Amino acid sequence: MRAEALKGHLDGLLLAALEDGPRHGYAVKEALRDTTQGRIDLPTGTVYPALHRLERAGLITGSWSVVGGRRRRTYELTGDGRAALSGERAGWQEFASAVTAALGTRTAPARSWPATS
Amino acid sequence: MRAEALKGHLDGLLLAALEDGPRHGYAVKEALRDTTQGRIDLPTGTVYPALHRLERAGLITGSWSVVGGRRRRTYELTGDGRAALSGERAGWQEFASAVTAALGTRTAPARSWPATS
DNA sequence: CTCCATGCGTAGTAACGCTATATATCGCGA
DNA sequence: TCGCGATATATAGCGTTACTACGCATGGAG
Repeated sequence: MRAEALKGHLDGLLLAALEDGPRHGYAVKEALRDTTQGRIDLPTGTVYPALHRLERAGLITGSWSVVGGRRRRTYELTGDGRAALSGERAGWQEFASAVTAALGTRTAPARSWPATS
Repeated sequence: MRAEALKGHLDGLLLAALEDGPRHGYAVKEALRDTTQGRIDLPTGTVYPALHRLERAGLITGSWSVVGGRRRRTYELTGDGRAALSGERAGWQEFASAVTAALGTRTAPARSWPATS
């Protein structure tokens, strides 16, 4: 997976990972890795700053706790966050359909465009 | 359509627009706009530098001509360009499936996360 | 003659996600 | 006991990318 492909879509993924309930950063990273069969495995240097950004934007709220001697910051979706997630999903659908159309998924076997020019 | 959503996927779209035959920059922009029902309408300041980049990368070749008193640079896919397009398509499919999975239009919220870890 | 569509181009900018690095705890194996 | 990996968080610096805002030029329509 090319690295820069994610640009502009990361926020939605993080929000989606928090939709099922509160999670801390590391768990978000793992959830994302699991739901995508390892196709999206974010480096920690990506996920933590992104979560900070989302928190600053008011889309998630975080709270500190200590579990097993390790400090954790657990994040939760806000109302704005849920709304944003909804918007991200809609935006993704539109974007994906546009790119698919433009890319012209002509990988279909039956559809033979004029091979005999 | 959010602007930054395109990042990392533009090259594939441009290559795809050239797959049906040689086109000049302005025509590429129009072709992309048409095949996506106006959802992807690139500013010229995006398409021209991108085409230059693709040419520098050897994925397309350009040639000057004059039509109706206006100079045009017409681009054509190279062999490398066709290969790259194929790769872009495969990459897009993987990326799209991953994002769709992660974004997960979850209609089954039966998953109650363990309050007691 | 003026405006718009056509047609190409560049400079500067902002945003984004990554790499590299740092800190700290815990559990496991040597 | 010591080191290492997994867990857990964090930041600085960087490269890439597409955009905005311009500029130049021609042809046709009004």
